[in-house]
Amino acid sequence: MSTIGEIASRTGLRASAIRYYEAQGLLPTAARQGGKRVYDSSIFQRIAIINLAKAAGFSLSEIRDVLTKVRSSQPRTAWKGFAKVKRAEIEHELERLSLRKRIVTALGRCRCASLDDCGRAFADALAVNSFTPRLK
Amino acid sequence: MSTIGEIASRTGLRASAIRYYEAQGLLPTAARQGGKRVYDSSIFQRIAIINLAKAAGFSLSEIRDVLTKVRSSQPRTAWKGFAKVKRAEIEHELERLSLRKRIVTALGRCRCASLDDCGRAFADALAVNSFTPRLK
DNA sequence: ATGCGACTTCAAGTCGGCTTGAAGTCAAGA
DNA sequence: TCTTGACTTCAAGCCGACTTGAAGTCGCAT
Repeated sequence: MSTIGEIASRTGLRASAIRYYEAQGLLPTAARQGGKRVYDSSIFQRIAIINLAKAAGFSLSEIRDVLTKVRSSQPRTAWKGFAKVKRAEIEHELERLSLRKRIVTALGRCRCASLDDCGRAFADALAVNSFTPRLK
Repeated sequence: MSTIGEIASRTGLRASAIRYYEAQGLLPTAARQGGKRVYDSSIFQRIAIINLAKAAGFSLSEIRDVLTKVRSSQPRTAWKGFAKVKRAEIEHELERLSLRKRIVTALGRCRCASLDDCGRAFADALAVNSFTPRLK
């Protein structure tokens, strides 16, 4: 049975973040002793899952959904579905990132004499290669 | 000489965005006629540059810096420096993204019977492979 | 009994890149 | 003349993931 401060220092999360996760429904409502949260060791697994999902790029609300579904069906089935969606998102981001890279490389090779020349040159580039202006 | 509305419809930017860019110092203070902004065609080059830099992943304040430096030194030199920094950032993001991908793939292969098992399994994974918990 | 440190709640602040809304101005057309 | 529509300014709102601050509570050691 440990306090929020101990959980914080052991997990690297800030106490405020732990409270926030609880408020968001990512962590179960903690038991209280004298008004203060007390935790048993199972909290570490729950936090580990959250950290892992965050590291995988899930938003907090997605993590809440994942947690709910993983509990109500078989973990393997639920994870599979979420992973598929996330993988697609990641592929998409990889494409955007490689576009960014190409543009940066092109800019690094700029030989324009003035900024306005750049504007003209890349106005054409944007039109021709359909460098989508709004990346997101 | 065109109004902000025309510039907006020709560039795809919203009028509010154009005003915002001006307020942020990305676009020069527009000339006024009867209190209203009027633009000549040079605005298109400037907007093209901004869109390009955005597509390259520069933030608005970075773009402001770029614009300043590109004007004060030779464009090629200035761009080169900024591009180098950005390329490094992109490489970094690519690494983070590929880490996310590996984690998602691992999650998709989860064979745990319960969520708590996942917690234990990945608590180990996090410790061993140093899947950095805070991705950013 | 009082001071301390760790906790509590709740509201508000942060960052970026805009958008939205309210209230007002301006020139042109019916 | 009066309305319309496009513009103006300024303040505030939005999203996500927290953090920060104020004010209060708890139990322990001095």
